[in-house]
Amino acid sequence: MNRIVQYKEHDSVMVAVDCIIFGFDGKEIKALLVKRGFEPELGKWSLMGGFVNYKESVDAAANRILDQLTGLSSVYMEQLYCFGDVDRDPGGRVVSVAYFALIKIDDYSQELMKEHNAKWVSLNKIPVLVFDHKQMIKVAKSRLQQKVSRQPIGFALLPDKFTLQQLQALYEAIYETVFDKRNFTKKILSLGVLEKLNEKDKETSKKGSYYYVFIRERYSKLENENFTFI
Amino acid sequence: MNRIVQYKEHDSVMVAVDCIIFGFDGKEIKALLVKRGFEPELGKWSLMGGFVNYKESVDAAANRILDQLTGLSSVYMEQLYCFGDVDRDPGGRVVSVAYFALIKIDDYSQELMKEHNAKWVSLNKIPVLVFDHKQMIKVAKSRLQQKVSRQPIGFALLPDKFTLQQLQALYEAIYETVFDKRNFTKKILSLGVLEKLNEKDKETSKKGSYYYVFIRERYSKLENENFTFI
DNA sequence: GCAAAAGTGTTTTGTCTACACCCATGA
DNA sequence: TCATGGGTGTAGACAAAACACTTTTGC
Repeated sequence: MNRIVQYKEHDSVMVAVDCIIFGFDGKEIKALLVKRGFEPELGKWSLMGGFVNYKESVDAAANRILDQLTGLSSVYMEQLYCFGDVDRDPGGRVVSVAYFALIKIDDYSQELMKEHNAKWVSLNKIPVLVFDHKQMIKVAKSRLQQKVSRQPIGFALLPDKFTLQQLQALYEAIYETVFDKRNFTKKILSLGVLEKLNEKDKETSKKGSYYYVFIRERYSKLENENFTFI
Repeated sequence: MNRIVQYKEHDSVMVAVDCIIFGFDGKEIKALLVKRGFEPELGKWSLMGGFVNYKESVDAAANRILDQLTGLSSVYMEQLYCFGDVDRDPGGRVVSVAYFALIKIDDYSQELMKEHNAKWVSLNKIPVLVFDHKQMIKVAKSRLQQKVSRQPIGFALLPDKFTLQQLQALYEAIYETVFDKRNFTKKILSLGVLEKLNEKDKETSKKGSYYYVFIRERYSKLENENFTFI
């Protein structure tokens, strides 16, 4: 097979993709972990990952792997970092490109969860993971914190319609802090990217609280300005 | 050779490193380009790059390649992004991990420049480059803008001692804007990370302007606070 | 003595923070 | 009617932006 066209003399290595999949249960940010189904480290907890095929882009591999685990396509995902230490994987020389994805936790079916031996684990209770996967989660968490203040990606973790309380709880979980309710409301509404629905969530209170939706078109007007979500 | 220990069934690809090397000439941010010395695309302009060896981490490869071109070690460098399209390089399946580096433009010797057929090109005059290298520079520029506002990496582009005028010119070049001199001075000095030397640069004016130096230890105190350089 | 760049303060504006009470509802 | 969470405004502190004149010195 004549795969290597012109750079015959150079080494090649395996390239893997690992996905840090975040979800939000209303209180905590959680990462989706799977019990490894193959050697090495069979049976240990790890991120969902897989190898990049020769005729597949790294991005495509990441999407394929995310789809395998979650059955979801068109979720928010971005490349995080390339982990390239020589001995990071005892199974061989594997360079891993990590991606992080944000999904709505309820969209993830229980069946797939069982099928893959997966579980949601809150970020401060991550068990021992294989290889450098714990480091990947750490980097991903830090990236999430950075990103969520300048880009409207947090909404990917919430249902399409959400209350301001849910949104605030999300930001509080991400930053591990608490915000003043009035200031939070004021700031987020002042951006003008949310629309109040004429409908209330009565789950958590008798009075009920209004649902809002994120309007992407309104956001595009802001995009090139200097602002933060929080 | 039994390189692949356990993942025998998976494809492997070549992994390359490309370096976006930025310099500052007092007026403009420039990138260091080289005339490619090998096929494919021999003789075309490109970033400095090379392949990751089997027993070499990706970071180590980046440092090796930077050293090859510049003869400089201990310069600021960080991983930028992994470019993984299938057909990005017509020479074969090559995944490239791009790094960006900041060097003091005068540290780069003319001899090495000639030896590698290298030249400094200002960012808005980048010629046609091989593969996706132009895209890499675009991503690097954007990352530089983000980083320089929160981390003291801009100093890596200036001489050890510099005037406030030089520093302002640097930020203006990076952001392609102009700042008010008084506000800039006030802001940057208020951080308390610069020390005024008892020595003036008389190159650009009769009066002369004081040199300052960046004191890293003073910065470490700020590090975990919420602040910006500009 | 004059041209050229360096150095310096104040006012205004806007943004962020702190803080407490009434409202609507189901039980 | 009361317990629970939802919704709202204002004053003070702080940071950012706008803005112009004096100083130094080599020629």
